[in-house]
Amino acid sequence: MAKPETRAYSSYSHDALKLLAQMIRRARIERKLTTQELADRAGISRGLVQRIERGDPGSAIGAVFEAAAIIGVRLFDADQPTMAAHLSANNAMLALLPKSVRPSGKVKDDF
Amino acid sequence: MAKPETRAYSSYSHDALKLLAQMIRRARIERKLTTQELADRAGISRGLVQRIERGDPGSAIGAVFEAAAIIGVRLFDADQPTMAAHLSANNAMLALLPKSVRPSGKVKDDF
DNA sequence: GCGAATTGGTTCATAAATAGCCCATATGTC
DNA sequence: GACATATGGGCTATTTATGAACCAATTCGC
Repeated sequence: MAKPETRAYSSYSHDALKLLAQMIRRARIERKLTTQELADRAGISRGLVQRIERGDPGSAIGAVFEAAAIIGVRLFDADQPTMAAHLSANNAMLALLPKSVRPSGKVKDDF
Repeated sequence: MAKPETRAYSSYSHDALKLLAQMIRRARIERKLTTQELADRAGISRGLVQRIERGDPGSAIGAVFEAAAIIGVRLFDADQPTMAAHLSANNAMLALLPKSVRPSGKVKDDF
């Protein structure tokens, strides 16, 4: 994942990843935690913390989210009850949606 | 990363991951995209799309964010200019913060 | 300024994720 | 109902991330 042109990322996802990385780094420093301490609390290595704070797209999302949660970075600008509500809402919505998608003749999507 | 007890995830990061996965799945279905089509657009395999929509913590965060961006799922409830602003703000903030964290005697953080 | 410690950047061995198949089932369309 | 296809799951080979140890350099506390 070191090669720049191996995989193309949209600018949005790239910026989002970079932003999350910076938020994590900033929150860690503000909390006066060393990279090693954050690594220990997250159950990962210090090197991975550095890659996460650099915005490495190849980092496991579980490790990133865990590190973010530990230092108090909110992923969805929402607290836990709010997220739980969204989870339920999405579950209900998914139950109503068709179980499989069929391209009915012409392409309907666009953007 | 498949074993359930191998790594402990906080409930917040777990819920956040699950929520993002559901949002992606829901958005894909609403856009009438098959898992294969989303995989092609994101430059990943169909199997990875399935793991992403299941909330697999081991998925590469770049792949997850890219898939999310393609189907229009906003990671931070913000559009690109807003994210760019946050990026700049965080950059400025990071410049002001100390470059390295030193545990001055006792642990200052708490939660 | 000195010293201690954090950080960043390597390298390497190992473990894990990923891709690409396969199959069986469920689902939607006609 | 029959057909076509999307989905879910398993499997293996390959690519990759991860962890760990090292280094040099920066940075902060004193």
